[in-house]
Amino acid sequence: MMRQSTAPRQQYDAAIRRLTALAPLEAPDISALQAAIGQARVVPARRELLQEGRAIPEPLLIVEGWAARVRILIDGRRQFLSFLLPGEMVGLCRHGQPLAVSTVVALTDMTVARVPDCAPDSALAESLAVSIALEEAYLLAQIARLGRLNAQERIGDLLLELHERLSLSQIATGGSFEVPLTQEVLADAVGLTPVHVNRMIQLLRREGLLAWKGRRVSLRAEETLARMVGRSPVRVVGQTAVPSAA
Amino acid sequence: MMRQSTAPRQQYDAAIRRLTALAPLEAPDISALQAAIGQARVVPARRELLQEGRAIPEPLLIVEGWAARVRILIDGRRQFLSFLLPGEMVGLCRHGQPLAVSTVVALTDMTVARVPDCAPDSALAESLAVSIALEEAYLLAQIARLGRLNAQERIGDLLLELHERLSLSQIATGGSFEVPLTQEVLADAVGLTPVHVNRMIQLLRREGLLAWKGRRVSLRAEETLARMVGRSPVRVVGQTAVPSAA
DNA sequence: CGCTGTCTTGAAACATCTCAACCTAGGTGG
DNA sequence: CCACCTAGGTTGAGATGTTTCAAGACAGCG
Repeated sequence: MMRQSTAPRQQYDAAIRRLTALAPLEAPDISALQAAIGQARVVPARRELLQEGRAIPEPLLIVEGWAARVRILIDGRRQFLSFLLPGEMVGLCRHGQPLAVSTVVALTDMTVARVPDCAPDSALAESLAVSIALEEAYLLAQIARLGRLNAQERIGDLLLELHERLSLSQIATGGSFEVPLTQEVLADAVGLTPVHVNRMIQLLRREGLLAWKGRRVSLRAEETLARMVGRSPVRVVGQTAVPSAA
Repeated sequence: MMRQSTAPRQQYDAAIRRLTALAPLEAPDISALQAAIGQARVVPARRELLQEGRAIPEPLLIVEGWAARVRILIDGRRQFLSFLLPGEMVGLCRHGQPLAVSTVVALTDMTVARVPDCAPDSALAESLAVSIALEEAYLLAQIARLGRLNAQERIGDLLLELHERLSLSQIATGGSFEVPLTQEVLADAVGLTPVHVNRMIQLLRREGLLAWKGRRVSLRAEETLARMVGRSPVRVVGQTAVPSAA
């Protein structure tokens, strides 16, 4: 519970780094963000931030930790629709009386802040709009992944995407990053069985494409892996959204 | 080619009926829409309306015909990400210099109109916002479908969704509607093989849940089918978006 | 130390794919 | 008007990928 509040200040900047990467923010926007983040609150793992079909209380900015959009079928089958990472938004929506179209659950302990109000044509507004566009792009990628990739490709492709997204906030550097995912959660994200996910990860390991120890994932031969699953980076604006770091 | 221009005027109203169902439009909005529709242009089947990674020229309203968002993998595998039906929008996006995140291709000959400009708090703006929210909901439904439903369920669920969406514009009535889909296209939408789609459709037929002759689909025992695939209607605003018709 | 959750392994069952052939209806050109 | 041609639908048999179930190993934590 208290863990978050003792985290180094530096870590709280991931969200700002991401939003600045999406549209170059100026001082006023940044201080508004910092103010909002200063009042961030903690959400424990497994807590639901939004419930499908219920009203959306207020849009949130993820400062730290992971969440996921999830759908549970009546017979208990579970599908994670998307992951939500630091610097990304929960429940941004712009029509009146909005209902959540999916439940959102915290995968880890999280820190979340209110999204500050901003003028319609500010850089922050642009950044949020790009963020929304990216979110849609990630949903489309998830559809193609589930529809047309085989088990190994799905896992490789998802890990590449997570790396790309974490690179935006510079949480991931040089092909290595922390994922708070059990193989069971991963299975429910890529539409497979935990057992089969396990076997495919081992296969990727044996092929030297992946190291996964504890929560740390390292992508070896990122290029090879990307070519193997036929993946190209997600873009929604003129320049590539991913900084050329690494 | 000329077919569209000789279609009964009535048919052109489907788009307006849908938008009115999403938010009650007043006279000025409706006449703006009618003006835009009056200047609609025809797009032949197979033509691309948007290309992934290229700039979005202008948002379009589908007046008649079907389109689909599609992604093609380097090795030729194809995945339809979503279908776009009359009354729905193509390329609505609100950040500067937007790039299309997916290619959009006409599945049939189509009629498309410009989306009229509207005041930020007009009923039309609200209707468009709800339409965007619905589009997201449909993407999420597609993810759950591909990730956690088996072949038969995927097909049943998709047909139920199409029926629900076509009901919004009152194109579908009483469980029966026209789909301009070959089994091959359907296969690429539900992530299966055409051969397997064929077998599953026959299975649904034998079970008395479905009649499919030519382009006309009739859902029998809609309730049973919905229960079988564990489906509930998509909602993004306070009331159910689907008129209680039939 | 003994839980408990997570990862790992094996063997058999099952769902879906592949390939190849055939059928049918509609449209076109001779 | 027929003969062909094509796109789409249908069928069968075997191969493959993924799931299921059940059991064991491992690690972190109270």
